[in-house]
Amino acid sequence: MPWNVSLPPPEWYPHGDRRIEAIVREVLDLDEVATDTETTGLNIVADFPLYWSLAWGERRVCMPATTIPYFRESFADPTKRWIFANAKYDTHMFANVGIDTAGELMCTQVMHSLLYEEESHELKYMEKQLLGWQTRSFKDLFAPKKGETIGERLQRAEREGELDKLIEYATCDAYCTGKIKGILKHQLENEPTFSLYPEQFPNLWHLFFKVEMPFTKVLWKCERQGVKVDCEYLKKIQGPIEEEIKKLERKLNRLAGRLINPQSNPQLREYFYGDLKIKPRTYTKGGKKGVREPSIDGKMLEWVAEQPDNPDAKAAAEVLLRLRDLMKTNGTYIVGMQKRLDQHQRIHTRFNQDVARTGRLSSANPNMQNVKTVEEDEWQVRGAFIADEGKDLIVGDYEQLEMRLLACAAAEPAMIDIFLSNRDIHMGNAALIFGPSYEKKHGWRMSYEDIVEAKSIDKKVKAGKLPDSEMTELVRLCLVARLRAKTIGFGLNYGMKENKLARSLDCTKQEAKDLIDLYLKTLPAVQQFYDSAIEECKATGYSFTLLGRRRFHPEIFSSRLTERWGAERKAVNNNIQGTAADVVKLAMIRCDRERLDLRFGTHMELQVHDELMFENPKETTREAIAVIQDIMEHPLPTNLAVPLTVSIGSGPSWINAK
DNA sequence: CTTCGATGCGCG
DNA sequence: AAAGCGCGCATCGAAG
Repeated sequence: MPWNVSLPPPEWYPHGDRRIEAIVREVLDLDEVATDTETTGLNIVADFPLYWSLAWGERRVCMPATTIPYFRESFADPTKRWIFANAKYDTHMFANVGIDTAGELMCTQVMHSLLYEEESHELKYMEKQLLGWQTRSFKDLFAPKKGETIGERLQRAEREGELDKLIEYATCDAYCTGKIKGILKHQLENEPTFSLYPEQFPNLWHLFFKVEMPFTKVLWKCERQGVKVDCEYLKKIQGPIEEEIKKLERKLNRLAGRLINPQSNPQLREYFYGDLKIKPRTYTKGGKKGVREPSIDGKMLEWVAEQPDNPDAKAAAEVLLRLRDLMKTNGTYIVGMQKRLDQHQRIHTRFNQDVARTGRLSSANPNMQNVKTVEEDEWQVRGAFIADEGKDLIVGDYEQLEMRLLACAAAEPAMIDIFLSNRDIHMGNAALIFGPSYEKKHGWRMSYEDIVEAKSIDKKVKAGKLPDSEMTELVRLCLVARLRAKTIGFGLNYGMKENKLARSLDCTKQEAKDLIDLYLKTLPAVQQFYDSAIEECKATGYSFTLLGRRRFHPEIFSSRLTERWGAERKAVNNNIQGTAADVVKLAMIRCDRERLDLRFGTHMELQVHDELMFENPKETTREAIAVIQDIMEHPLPTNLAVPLTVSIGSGPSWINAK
């Protein structure tokens, strides 16, 4: 703390102190109180608080965590507002000593992220940025000995006469959190939004107060609930996977004639580009130092695996591709997942509300948002996420959420029409875009129905229900058309240019450019939407979502083309991705408000961007599904130009709940 | 000894 | 010369 800052003196009340009774009464009368915990660690279900601090007015108070239950009445008050630097985490800690927080959770990290999305949202950073105070970090003040846990370090602090230091540190955090909240509230109130709903969200404070703040609690419940894991299943597949890994490692070493660590890219580079004399075709991005190395990624290995004239390289590439797949599955999911289970074999991911610049969630410890899909995963890891006994999993998926929102934002009549008539957007787009040109080229105008038919033939041929001869040239043309429309559609939302499109469609740059031109000429409102998003960004410096969440793009005027293009891409994408995030967020808040838990025994477990997962007692699954679907399909204050549709189903595991 | 950048790869 | 958005994790290996 700098010399010129005067904080109120810290107050310490040991367990059993008579004066605590007065504190309890005082806190009970407060509308808002800032709180911070000092805990045994960072695990949201296993760790617990050792000390806690409260701050209000010019008071800052520290007590042992054993006093938390004395404040039960305050915690039970649904109207009280608790201010935290990291609300979800601290309330987990309270829950871990048996105290649920009924009040509202105000999180300064989340508040900060709405204003300064590119900056750190840590308390220490905000203290410096907003208060101008440089406080010392926990690790600095309480450096742990080797192998010592945070909890052990804290207990040693008290034993070794460092209690004053601890009290000063702990109360300072709570006090600063309260002050920072005041500053951030003021700043949020002074930032108008460009929301579609200006009455509900005139400025960022409303966005925080009406959406993000209740959302924090929804996420807390998801994290708390966790997902049941079928441990037996994981163990069952672990054996064969590890066997195969060993076998493949031996094979790789045999091929190389020496020991190679398949997880060391430098070693692999030496082997493939040195020993095996593969000619580099692509290079890595090059980090800070800008050193671009020959790539050793999946694309490159797949290419090598198709070179018959270099049989050793071919074999090694095939082995390595397989090894990478197996090692990731085993390390991250089979072994990694089991380490994270609680005593009820449930996994508790953490949903981060303030990481993604677009307002999306991120998931960590473990990341439940990048588990392989059923189609891609021979080990069916998703099958290991199950419903508890007597329960179902319910999974609801938005269908083409981002494309629907694009159609609405752009007010593109052709796309809106496709959605209103409940057709597949990529098939519809393909027919619109390529139909006329195919007529010129092939004398046959490809229709929407042709593509539907082609897709169905393709499916049946792949399933062996129809002979290969059914895959006529026209069928192939239809499939290519759909794939192209899909790739371009998604690609443009990400700001893809002809260069990259040519590579992903395997065509020339000129062809790719013509395809993009044709696409945007056919859907002119989409082109206009992209243009106006960039214009808006140039006029304001920001891009905005439907509810008014914003993102700053200072590079929009950069003289460096790559930088400017980057800002343009992000501005366009933030409109779409961020609005989709808004929609799902509102749906989750409504699911919570509708008290599905009380009505059906429903508990929300996961969000995977456009997908929600619930655990539900079997007896009420049917009713719950109907209500959830209705909520998810009508998340906004008003209806949009196209309906948001949700496919929803239930089952015993993540695989068969769709 | 820990930390951090780089790489590769999974999801929407 | 290159130019696709948004994330997290495991791992290696260099740097502090």
